[in-house]
Amino acid sequence: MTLSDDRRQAWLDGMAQHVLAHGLNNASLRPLAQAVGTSDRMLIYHFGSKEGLIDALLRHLAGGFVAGLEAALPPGRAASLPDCLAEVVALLRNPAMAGYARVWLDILSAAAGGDAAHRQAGQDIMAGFALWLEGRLPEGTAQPAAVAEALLTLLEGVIVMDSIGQQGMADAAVAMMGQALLNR
Amino acid sequence: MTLSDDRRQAWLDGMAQHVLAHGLNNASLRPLAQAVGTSDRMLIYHFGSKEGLIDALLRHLAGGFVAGLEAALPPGRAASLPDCLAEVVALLRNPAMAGYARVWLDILSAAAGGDAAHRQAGQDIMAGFALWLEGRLPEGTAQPAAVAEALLTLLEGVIVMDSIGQQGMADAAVAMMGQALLNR
DNA sequence: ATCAAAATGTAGCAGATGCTACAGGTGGGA
DNA sequence: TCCCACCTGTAGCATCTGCTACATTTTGAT
Repeated sequence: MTLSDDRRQAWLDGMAQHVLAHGLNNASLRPLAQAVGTSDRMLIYHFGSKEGLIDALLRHLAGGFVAGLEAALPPGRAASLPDCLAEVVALLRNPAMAGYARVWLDILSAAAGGDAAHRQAGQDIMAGFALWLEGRLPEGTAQPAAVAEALLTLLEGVIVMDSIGQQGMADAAVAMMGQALLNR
Repeated sequence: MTLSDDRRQAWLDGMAQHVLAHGLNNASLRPLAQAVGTSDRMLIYHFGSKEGLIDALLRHLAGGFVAGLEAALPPGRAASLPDCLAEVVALLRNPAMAGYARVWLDILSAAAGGDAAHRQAGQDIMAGFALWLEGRLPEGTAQPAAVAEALLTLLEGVIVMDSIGQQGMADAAVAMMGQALLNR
């Protein structure tokens, strides 16, 4: 428990990398430990239990996700709502974000199964995403928070469509909805 | 392999029930077998392997999902696009559909992880959903297929939001998007 | 230097997992 | 009646799971 902060951070970074590459739901202690050069024994010792480990990892991922968004697409206003949508969709489809999409769906799956920690992490990630998106809306957008939430919901649909290889449906939806929102 | 068709169907029905109640990703042979009154030994014998079992079960679920939609909300045209959206959202939130939402996210999670069978099942379910939704659009809707795909993408976002307890965001998005589509 | 607390390695436990070897039924065609 | 293909129960095996007992090293305050 008294694990020094930087080493704890390094472990979480390493485990996050492993989880982004291999999935979250089926992650088990030994591979996670190997990914950061320690043993399952140590993970349990310092995090108390696997549940504690996952809790910490989820928090880490939530923070990392939003930070990753900001790093990938520096803050700035889009020219129009359709532009804003297109930019974010392109960002979500960036190969660098592929791992996040997978982990994101793992989190949703566990949350839908009733896991409170995953649900909380999902809410945190979503809140950060909403805030970030609101800051990218075109200057002067009316009801920015509500618009961000609406776009966000649509974007979640895009992630779902992409996950089963239906990017075409997602593209059509983004095009139509973006246009419709213009004439709101 | 020569399992009689009705018994195979009964097994798949029973396993689907079990999966809707307990999740798909963590389902293992012994509980599945117990749910239909047989043994893991028999499941492997008749389906070849767990992979074969899951394949068959996914196909069964895909069919059952669309059939369930049609049974729950008999075919008919909605009065307007917002009405259509509201009806379907209410249907998706019906407690009877809760199990499907969970299994659906399990499927998406596995599909995002690269599992071909789950991806295929996801596409099948989505295609059936799209067709069913198209048949519920208001009479005279222009570009019905494209509109159905757009609504579908938004609805997937609603499922995601609901899964982490953010029904409010989903409601706001549905309201705004429904209104926007009216002025398309 | 001392000594208690913290940290780590080794080995293993108990349960679950997918799957299999073996031994038997069971039933219908010859 | 015999036989053979199909079906099923019993009992495991090998592996993986989270976690722990035990022994040892390392660390930091005194």
